[in-house]
Amino acid sequence: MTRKILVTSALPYANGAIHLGHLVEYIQTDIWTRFQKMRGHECWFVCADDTHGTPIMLRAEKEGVTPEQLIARVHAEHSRDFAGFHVAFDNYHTTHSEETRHYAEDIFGKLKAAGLIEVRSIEQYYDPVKNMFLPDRFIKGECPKCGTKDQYGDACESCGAAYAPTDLKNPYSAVSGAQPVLKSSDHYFFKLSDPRCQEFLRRATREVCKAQPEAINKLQEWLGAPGENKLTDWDISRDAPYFGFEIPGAPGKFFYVWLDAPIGYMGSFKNFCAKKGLDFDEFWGKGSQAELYHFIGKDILYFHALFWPAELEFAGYRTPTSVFAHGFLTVDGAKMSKSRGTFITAESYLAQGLNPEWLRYYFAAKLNGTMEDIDLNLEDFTQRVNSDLVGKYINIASRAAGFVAKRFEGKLLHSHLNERFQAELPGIMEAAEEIAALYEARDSARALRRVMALADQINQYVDKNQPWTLAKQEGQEAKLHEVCSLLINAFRLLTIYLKPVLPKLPPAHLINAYEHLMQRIDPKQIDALIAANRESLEPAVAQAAAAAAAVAPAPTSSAPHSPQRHAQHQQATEDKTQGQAMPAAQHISIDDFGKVDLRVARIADAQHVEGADKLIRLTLDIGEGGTRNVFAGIKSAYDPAQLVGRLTVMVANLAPRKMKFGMSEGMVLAASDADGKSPGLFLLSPDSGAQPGMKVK
RNA sequence: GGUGAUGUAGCUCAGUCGGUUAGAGCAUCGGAUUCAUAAUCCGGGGGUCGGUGGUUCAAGUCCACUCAUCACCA
Repeated sequence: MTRKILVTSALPYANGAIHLGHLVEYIQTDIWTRFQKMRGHECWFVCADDTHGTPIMLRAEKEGVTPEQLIARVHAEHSRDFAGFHVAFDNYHTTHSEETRHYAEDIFGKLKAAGLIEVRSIEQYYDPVKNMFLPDRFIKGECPKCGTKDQYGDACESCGAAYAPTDLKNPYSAVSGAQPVLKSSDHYFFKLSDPRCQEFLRRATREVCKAQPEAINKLQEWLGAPGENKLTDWDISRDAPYFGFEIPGAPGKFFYVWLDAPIGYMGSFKNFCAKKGLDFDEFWGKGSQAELYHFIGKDILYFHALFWPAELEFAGYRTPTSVFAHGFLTVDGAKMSKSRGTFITAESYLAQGLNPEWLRYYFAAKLNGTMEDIDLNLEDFTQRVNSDLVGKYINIASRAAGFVAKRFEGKLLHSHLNERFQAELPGIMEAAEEIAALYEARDSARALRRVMALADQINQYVDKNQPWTLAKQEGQEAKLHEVCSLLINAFRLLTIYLKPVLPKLPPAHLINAYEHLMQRIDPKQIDALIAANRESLEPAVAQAAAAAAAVAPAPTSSAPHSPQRHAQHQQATEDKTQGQAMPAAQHISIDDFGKVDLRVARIADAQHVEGADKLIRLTLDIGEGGTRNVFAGIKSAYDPAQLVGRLTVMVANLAPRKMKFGMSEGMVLAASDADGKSPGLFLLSPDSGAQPGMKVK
């Protein structure tokens, strides 16, 4: 029977890069959906960027771009990273879409009609300088318990105490540094405390998490014993300024990002239905016969097993068939760390030339369908991939292909192949259903152990039959041909079994012109990867110094993050003490310098800027990089007319900045006396012969 | 602080209903082999199952306490 299955991964938040921690989930989901598709089921895998909320708004502001520009850029980066790891979404959309808006309004309206929405006035910290209400993580101050300074508004990192932002001593806004004031405002609440919700969730969560008893335990804790009313109402609105969807009929009130994030699953699928001509209601309508699965991290179980099913139920939609939660990723047994270089981005992994299928295999070999954390042990990663994939699996093809090509014109024996296969290599075909059942149960670890046991069996068969000996004996051609043909066939079967995990490893042209199907991992590549991701201490020092010099205690490099980051999952640990340990450091590493993309630029045009005292608008030509619009503060020293045509040097990868007069897309380099004692401003020029677009290093 | 998980060989992990001498892969050591990317095959060594106490004829497994690590606390 063909099943109809809709699968989602959690939506990554659009203010950061995809890292290896994220990839655990997307790879796990991708393996599962590829498996379902191989089984012939109608299975769709959709996802989207989670684009709303205060962090996105502030990040965009900091970069001098609009939130729309920021999320468009991140969408492209995320899509690139997922494609790089062969994560094959059927649709990758965005929550900032008309589809998501539609369902957010629709669900809100239906919940309201059901009497499950309530307006209540609450008091919250407000930043009088920025004119905005502050999320807990944007309020800092001294821990009320232990007095540690610069702690966030929800918990103390030093003593672990949890508290309300109003408990902080000497609170200040992490956005402006101003002292926040208490201000009241109307908020919309989803009444989870309503007896209908309580009753429904008591039944539904059990069902939704049936695959994971440990998740049911966790939810039980939140639900409390029957009769015990532990669920409280959920605040689903935020005040302007906020990047998100304005609530219909409530000017200045926006849907909280966590309301529209899961609705983004529907939005993405709706968008996909339009492209594919599928019937949305067949998957989301009440009484739908399709299966609906959400793969998530264990940190967001609360939202997916409580809020989300309740929203769907009382808005008249179907509820998820199941939610599958996974654990976190550690690297070498510890939380990912920027200073240790183990906060590894997807982009950097690929940039080092590491094969994405290595990581897919390793993660798959660890994932067993539970909520346990999984560890990426880099030494184990290297050994395991080299041993399992190259030494055992690929080696089978490598051992047989040469004989087939040299002795049998690349042709396999066909007569009685299946019978002989069953007799000589029993159990390999029969393992298919067992392996399928393990994939189905998301226990890819066990599935791969099973496959590798088959690979061992096949290698034993090679040693027993010694094709290299047969090749030297006269009259043994037929036997040699059979052995090699069986081996190639066995390899073909293993390849099918591994296909969900290794989708890009085709044994094409295998026999005639055997080429290595996969390279081994060179430990040097791993070292390079760590080096590339290690955040050197010096920039942190520089930033700390800059922060200290600033009048307001401005937020430093450790940008505050949303407490309800959607699928943001793990944070890296940052060894804050290290920055202080080397206060005198003045050097940067070559890698840091490499981050600056300096290019030779030809000044194609230069114009006075109306109303600006210091600025000249430059149009810079950087060859294949196109042209850039840059505002340069050099009016005091240069006349626009004399600039046109000359070459200079620009920073080509500086984040674009929105200025009063327009967007500035970089900066030109000019020398001046830092103290301003000696006058003059001197634009840099390359020696003659340099061409626009050349890299400066 | 409360709650849920995890802790088994040097590393990564299995271990089902409590039941023979606790297993696998990698690493390591010895041997074989040379078709294959030093890859494969055979064999060996290596464990107080985090700790303490208890239940039981029998505990890695059940119970209590405890230590460590991770997560969540809307």
